[in-house]
Amino acid sequence: MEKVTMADVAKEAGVSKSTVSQFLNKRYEYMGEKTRRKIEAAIEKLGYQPNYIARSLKQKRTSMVGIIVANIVHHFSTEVSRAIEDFFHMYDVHVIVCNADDDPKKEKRYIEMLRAKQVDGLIIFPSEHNHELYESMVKEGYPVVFVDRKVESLDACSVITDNTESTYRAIMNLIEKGHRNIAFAVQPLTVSPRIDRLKGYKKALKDAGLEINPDYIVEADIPELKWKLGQLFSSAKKPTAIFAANERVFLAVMEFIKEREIKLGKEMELIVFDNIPFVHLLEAPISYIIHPAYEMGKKAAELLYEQIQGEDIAEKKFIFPSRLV
Amino acid sequence: MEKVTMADVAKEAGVSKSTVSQFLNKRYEYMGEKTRRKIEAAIEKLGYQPNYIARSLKQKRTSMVGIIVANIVHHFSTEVSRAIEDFFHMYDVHVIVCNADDDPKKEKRYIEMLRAKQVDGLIIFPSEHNHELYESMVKEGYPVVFVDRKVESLDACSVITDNTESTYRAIMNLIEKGHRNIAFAVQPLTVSPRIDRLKGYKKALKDAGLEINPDYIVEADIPELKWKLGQLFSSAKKPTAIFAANERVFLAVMEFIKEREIKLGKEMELIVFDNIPFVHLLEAPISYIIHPAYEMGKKAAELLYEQIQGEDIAEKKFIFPSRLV
DNA sequence: TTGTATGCGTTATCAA
DNA sequence: TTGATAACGCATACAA
Repeated sequence: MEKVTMADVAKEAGVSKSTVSQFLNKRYEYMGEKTRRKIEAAIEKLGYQPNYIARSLKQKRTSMVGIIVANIVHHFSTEVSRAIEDFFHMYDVHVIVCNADDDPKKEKRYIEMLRAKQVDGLIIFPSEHNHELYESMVKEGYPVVFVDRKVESLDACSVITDNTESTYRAIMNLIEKGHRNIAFAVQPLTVSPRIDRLKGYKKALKDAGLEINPDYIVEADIPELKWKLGQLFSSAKKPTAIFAANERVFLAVMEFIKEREIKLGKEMELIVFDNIPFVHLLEAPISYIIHPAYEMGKKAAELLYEQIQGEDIAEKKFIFPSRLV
Repeated sequence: MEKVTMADVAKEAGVSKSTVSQFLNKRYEYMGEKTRRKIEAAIEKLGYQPNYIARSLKQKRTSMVGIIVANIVHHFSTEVSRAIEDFFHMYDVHVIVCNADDDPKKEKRYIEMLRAKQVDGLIIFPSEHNHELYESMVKEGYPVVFVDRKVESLDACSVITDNTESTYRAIMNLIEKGHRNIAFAVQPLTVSPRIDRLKGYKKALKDAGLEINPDYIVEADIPELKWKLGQLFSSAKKPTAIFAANERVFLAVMEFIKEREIKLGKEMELIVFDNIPFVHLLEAPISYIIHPAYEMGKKAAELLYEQIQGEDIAEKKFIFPSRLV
C-alpha cells in the first residue's frame, strides 16, 4: 500500500528531501539538469505519489470546499452545485456536497465537520436557524457564501433570486388572463424564499384590487399538501389557477391533479416557481419561473474563491432575476 | 482564524497535549475527574476545534471516499451517488463526487488526485479505458468498487445490472405486442452496458425468428442522433417502436418525436432503459426499464466499506436485475 | 545548487 | 493517571 514517500525518492535519487520538494513544486530554476533527471527517474521507478494531506497540514490549505444544501432533492440545488463544481474544477479544488435535509441540527453538524476537515470555504443554503454560527464564521473572516436564502442582518456574501418580484409578475400574468381565484401552495413559511414568494402573491392581488382569501393560501408539509388541496377543491369557490411555490410542492400538486383527473390548461392553470427537469417534455401547459441556477452557482463560487484568495469583496449581495416561461 | 490548537488547550488546562488527546479520543478510563473537567472547560473557553487533517496524517485515514461517475448528467448516477452518500453518512465519512464526463483522461486524473488526497477508497463508473490503472489499484489492495460497467478479467468488486436480460425481455415484450420493426438507438458502443443491451436486442429478435436489420440499429453520438433517426424515418420501412438505450438517447428521441409530431402510443412505441425523473408525470405511454439504482449504490458502498475495514469480501460481483414498467 | 533543521497538529509509545 | 518525545510526510528558512 502506498508507502513510498519523499524520503524514499530522495534516497533513490541520492539527493535530499528538500531537493525533491523543490522539484515537485516545479522550482527547477535552481537545480542541476542531472539532479532533475535523477529525481524524475526515481519518482518513475518508485511510482511515487505525493501526499496532499501532509502538504495541506503544512500549507494550511486543503484545496477543498464544502457545499451544504438545504435539500438535495431540489433540482435547483443540484444545478447550483454543478456550477460550483465546474468552477472549482478549474483550480483543482474538490467539492464536498452535504445534504442538510432541511434540518438545522444536521446543518450545524456538517458545518463543524467540514471546518474540522479544514475545507477552505463553505457555500451554504442556510436553514436560517443557525444564526449565531453563521455570524461567528463571518466575523472570524472564514470564507462563506450564502445561497438561495437570505440571512438577515449579516454582512456576508449572498446570492439569491428576486422571489417577490418574480412571483408578483407571474401572479399578475394570471390575473391579466382573467383568473380571479388563484391558490398559492407552499411548504411551511420557515425560510425566506417561501415568505418572499407569498409577499409577491399578496402584493399582486392587492395591486389588482382583488381581495386575499386566506383559504387560497395552502401552507402545508408535503405529505399533507394533497389533503389540504382536496379540502380547498371541495369548497364552493374552486381556484382556477395554482401557484406552486417550489419543485416539491409542484410534484404534490401534479399528483393531486392527476388523481382528481383535472384537465390542466382547460380547468386549471398551473405555475411553478422552480427549475423542473424535463418539464418541456410534458404536454400539459405549465408555466414556470426559472432561476438562473447555473449563473447563481457560478457567482457563488467566484465569491467564495475570491474570499479564499484573501481578496476584498466589493459587492457582497447578488440578486439574480428569475424568468417566467 | 482557527488558530487554537491542542497545545493551547493543554496550556489553558494546565495539562499536557497527550492528556488532551486522550480526552478527545474519549479514553476517559485513565483520567482524573478534575483533569477531565479542566480540559472540558478549556476547550469550551477557547472554542477549540480539532484538526482532522493532522489526525488523518497520523492515522493514515481521511474518512473520505471518492466517487468517479462516468457522466453526471445521467440521473442514474446521481441516484447511485445519493445512496452511497447516505450509507457513508452513517460512518461520518465524506464523499467527493467527480465527473469524468466520459473522458478517460479526466478519469485518470481524478483517480490520481483523489488518491493523492488520501481518500480511503474509490467507487468508479469506469470508462473502461484505464485498465492498467484499475488493475494496479486492485493488485495493490487499494479499496475500489466498480459500478454500472463491467471491467473484464479483473478480480475486483463490481455492481452492475442485467443489461442483456432486461433488454431481451423488453424487446420480447414489444414483439409479443406485434411489433416487427424495432429500432435500437444507442450512443457509440464503447462501454459494456450499451454493448450488452444490444446483445439482448439481437438475441430477442433472433429467438423470435426475426431478422436483424442493421439499419434499425442507430448508433450515434447524441448530437447526430436526431439526424440519423431522421434518415431511418425517411426510409421505406419505418420502425413502429424504438428502444432508447439510455437517458440521453431517450431525450434525443423525445425531441425527435416532438419535432416530427409523431404520436406516441399510436404511431410509435417507446421504451427507454434508464431511470428518468418525473417520467410518470408524462402523459405519453412510455415504457421504461428501471435500474435499482439506490440498492446498487448501497451495495457498492457496503463493498467499499468492508474493504476499507480490511475485511475479506466473499462475493465480489453483484448483478442487480432491472425491472420493466 | 543542494542539504540541514524545524514545524504543521495530531496520535502513539513508553516512562514516570 | 499523566507527561515527554518521537513520528506522520511535506515545505521552508537558512546554511553550506
